[in-house]
Amino acid sequence: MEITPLKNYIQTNVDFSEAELDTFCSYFTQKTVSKKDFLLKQGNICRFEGFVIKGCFRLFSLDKEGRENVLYFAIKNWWVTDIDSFTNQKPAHLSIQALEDSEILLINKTNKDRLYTELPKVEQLFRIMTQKTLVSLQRRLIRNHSDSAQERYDHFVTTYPEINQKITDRQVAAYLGITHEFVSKIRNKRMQKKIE
Amino acid sequence: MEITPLKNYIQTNVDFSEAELDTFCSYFTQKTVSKKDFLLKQGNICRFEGFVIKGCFRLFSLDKEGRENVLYFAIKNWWVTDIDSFTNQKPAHLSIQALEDSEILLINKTNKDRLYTELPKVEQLFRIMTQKTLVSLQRRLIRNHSDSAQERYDHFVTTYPEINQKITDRQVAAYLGITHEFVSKIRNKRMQKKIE
DNA sequence: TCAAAATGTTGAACAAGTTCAACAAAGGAT
DNA sequence: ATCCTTTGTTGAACTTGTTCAACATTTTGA
Repeated sequence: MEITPLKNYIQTNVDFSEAELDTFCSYFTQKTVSKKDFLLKQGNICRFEGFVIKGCFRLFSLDKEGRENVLYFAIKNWWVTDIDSFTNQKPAHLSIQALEDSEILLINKTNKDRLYTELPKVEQLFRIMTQKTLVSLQRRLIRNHSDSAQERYDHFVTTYPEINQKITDRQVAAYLGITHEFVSKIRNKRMQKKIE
Repeated sequence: MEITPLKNYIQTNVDFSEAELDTFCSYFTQKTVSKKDFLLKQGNICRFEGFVIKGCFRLFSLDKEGRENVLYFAIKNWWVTDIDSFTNQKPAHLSIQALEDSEILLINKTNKDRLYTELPKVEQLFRIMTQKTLVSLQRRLIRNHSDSAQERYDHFVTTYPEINQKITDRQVAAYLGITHEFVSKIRNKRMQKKIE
């Protein structure tokens, strides 16, 4: 099992001893997920929290018109779960699908609860992680209001070049909340050339 | 000092003894904030985390065109802070302003750090709080992509009637990411009548 | 390897929401 | 009470992004 990336990730957030790191990692199991396979489908209960080792996932939800809205993409060193579904063991709003052949470390609810009681510092780790995620989501929400589609596309591409290179324009569009046709028009800056 | 609302709030989230509740609350101080006064201005360092007792605040940021984007409104039982600025003691992205004469309980960084070490359960409390906030923000982001301005307005008004009644249409517009003129047109459903 | 499916491109017509301006109404401060 | 500022309303012209359709290109699966 590839635990090194997980250990490295934890160390960037909290101060764990080598023994604590081992305890932490011992509760995870590695899983291989093929391209297009689902880790979770909207409506099912999310039984895991996952740390991506390799590959790429998308977390999305279907709206009433049947359109897929992407919450985020996860490559190596990102976490994936439907927090609400996982912590309260109720039906998920989100679906999680592999966009490439991927490797992921998973922990189930029982083991995560054990971790919280056995290793109190784990509370701190997940509090800090969740805070960071919240801050970036707050900024993304505000950017969605203040920036044009063009600006949001440019921001995505420059902020996440590694992700951009793994996914299709249709997926970027579903993340930005615009149509894939418009992404195409943004990319080939024909619209700007017309103005010139 | 009015600590009852804070105690009640904590009990809905974690299992604290009466003694723990008292310890927790002892680190807070009450402050009266007049309408239009700022608790925090963008660029300054956020020195507090606050629990609203009475009144109403808005948390917003100015974009490059000078427009105010509202992240959220906070009435009684809501928390207000710029998390990133508070936890890392760096300049804030957000401004926090009272929209009414308000009462708020504040805790500073030193005391919050003391709380984390003296009362380990506080880690759990804030992890759970942050998780809940994250889940609702994730859903709001997706709604912003899938719903029309009309639908988002209706959702806001029915979800937060108490807030809606305290604020102006201009503030709602800044929260929804649309112009106040368009909110006016949505409210007086003239646009729909034209279609009929 | 070949057919089928998914992806990307482009244009024209359209819809949703913005901008600007002008005015009415309501609230605050003195 | 009164002036001044803020808020809400409405219309017309405009901009941004959507929809639909047609086609080219790439990828995938058997």
